[in-house]
Amino acid sequence: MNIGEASNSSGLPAKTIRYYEDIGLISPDRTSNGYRDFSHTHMHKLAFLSRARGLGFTIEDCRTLMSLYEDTDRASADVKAMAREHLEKMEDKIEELKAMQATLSVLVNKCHGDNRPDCPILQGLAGENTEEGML
Amino acid sequence: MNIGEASNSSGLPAKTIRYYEDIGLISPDRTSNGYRDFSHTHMHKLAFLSRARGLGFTIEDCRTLMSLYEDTDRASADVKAMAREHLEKMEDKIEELKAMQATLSVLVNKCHGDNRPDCPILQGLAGENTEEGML
DNA sequence: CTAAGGCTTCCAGTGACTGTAAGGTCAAGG
DNA sequence: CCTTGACCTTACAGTCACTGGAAGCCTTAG
Repeated sequence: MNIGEASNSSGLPAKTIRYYEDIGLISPDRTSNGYRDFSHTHMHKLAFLSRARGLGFTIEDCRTLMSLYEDTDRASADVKAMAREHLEKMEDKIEELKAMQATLSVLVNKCHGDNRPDCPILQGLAGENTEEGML
Repeated sequence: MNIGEASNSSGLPAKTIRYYEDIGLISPDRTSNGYRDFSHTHMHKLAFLSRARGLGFTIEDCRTLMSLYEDTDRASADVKAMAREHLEKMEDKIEELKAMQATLSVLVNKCHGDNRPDCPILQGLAGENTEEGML
């Protein structure tokens, strides 16, 4: 299977697959003409990577997860700990985004949004109207 | 006011302030010894940038927002449109994170997390147990 | 034989900083 | 006057995870 097919069936761009090879996440074989040759096992790894990245794990997390996957003696506790840590980070990020959203929403709702130059959003960013300590 | 004081009072790292100068967001004066010298106006701009970045606007958004702030003829509708677009992006990001979180939570809850190698999280990443089309 | 499309490598760019090195400046203490 | 330490300066490299582009080889269809 060459890189185009591997890309199609994994959903990962060919560029990304080459990058994963560069950083040592996968090591496809090569055919006599120098083209990459992806076996079933390689495709399985690509699918694994695609899913793990899709869940927001970092590349280094993926590296660890793959090695845990290939280590039949691993303890599931290790994996669970990683996953939980990642869930926490996502939760933190969500809370951060929600807080930004809330603050900006207040400003947006105050803004009439017409052709006049008066703009509570800019005033808020400039530090005016911060009596509520919102920024 | 030198960069250390500017950093303390704006909450932005000195490195970041220098970077903002590099990319043309601020242009502090210089004293005879070559040190940056931040006036009250510069401090106001730094505070503006700090708030806008804190709300998740990109650097380019900040550039636009600052020029709108300084343009007393701007239409508040322009600012409101930018802010709304940004709110939408944040909402999309939140939804994306929530979806990842939900999927990973299911896997984490299935995992007993002990010393045994059996691990539903890794199995999920590997594409097993995807009967519910969850990944 | 040629043209299109896929493959290869390598290098540079993204965003928004952050780290580090090498060196100039300043104020206080001895 | 000298030193020490805390500032400040610049310039360059590194981060993360790709992504774009150029230059050139390989394969397949017509």
